[in-house]
Amino acid sequence: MNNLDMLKLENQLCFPLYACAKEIVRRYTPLLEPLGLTYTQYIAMMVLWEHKNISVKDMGELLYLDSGTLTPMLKKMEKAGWITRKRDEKDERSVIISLTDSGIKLKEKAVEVPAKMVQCINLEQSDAMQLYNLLNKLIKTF
Amino acid sequence: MNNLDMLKLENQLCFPLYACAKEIVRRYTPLLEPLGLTYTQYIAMMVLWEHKNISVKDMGELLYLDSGTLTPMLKKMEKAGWITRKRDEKDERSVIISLTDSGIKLKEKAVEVPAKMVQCINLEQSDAMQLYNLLNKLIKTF
DNA sequence: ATCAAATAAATTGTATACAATTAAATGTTG
DNA sequence: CAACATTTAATTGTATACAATTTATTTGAT
Repeated sequence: MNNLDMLKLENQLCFPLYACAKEIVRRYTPLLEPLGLTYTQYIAMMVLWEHKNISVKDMGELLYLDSGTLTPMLKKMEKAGWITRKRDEKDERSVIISLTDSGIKLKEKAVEVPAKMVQCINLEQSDAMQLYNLLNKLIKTF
Repeated sequence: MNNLDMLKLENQLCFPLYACAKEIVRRYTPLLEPLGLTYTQYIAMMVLWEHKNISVKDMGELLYLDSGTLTPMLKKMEKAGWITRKRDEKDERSVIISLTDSGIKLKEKAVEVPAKMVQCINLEQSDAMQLYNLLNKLIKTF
């Protein structure tokens, strides 16, 4: 492929990645709307459902998000009553995010989401698995 | 896998997709900065380098973006001098985007970008090809 | 112990994204 | 051909994203 052909949209690897990611996040929206969550808030809740307590920094590393994104979002989530934010007593630079009862309870509703989402992705099981593996391989290089 | 395990980040297909897309767009940023382009502006320019003239609607379909995203961005690109926006005389509802000389010229600089970007992605050729194919398969289901 | 370097959040500024609505133009249909 | 539906951009409102900077705290090196 020559240099000019590489400038065609159809020959890009990044573009389908970008387009698929957007479309799939878009498809989460109606599933998450009844829970009052956006997609980014949803993945933040997933981290909390697994870890109970976590610093903003560690959450940022798990989600590949920085404080510029997390801080305002976590403030909204605190306002909504799902989480608390408080300074780590052992290191006042850190802020520890914890689930409230309401946040813990939200998991019960969220349990339905992944199965519904699977139905939105019309890929054969083997393709989905391959895609999953390749993306995780790529992510490991970051 | 039970319902609870499906709520773990590591078992999601969407999350690595979302994370990879963001990271790769982020890696484009320093490559595009000398051209004065953002990633979204870059893919819009790719469409124009291929099509010369295209309506906002058609560009939106190619890029999976709506007018709420495109209109403000195209206005910025017009201001920067790369494109013109004018109503289609045959159908005043449409706006036709065209390249200026400056926009055409920008392609010369952009030619370097894809090769540099390939170096940012540490995947074997065969994996990259597989990923490309799977993403395009997924995109076709949209 | 002290002060410079490093760390963690928060803030600021810019640029998407998209749902929902609006406005203008065009199509359609009785 | 007039009323209504559809189409296309633009607008409005909300929510990310991230680079760069700032602020507060902690660490580390002398």
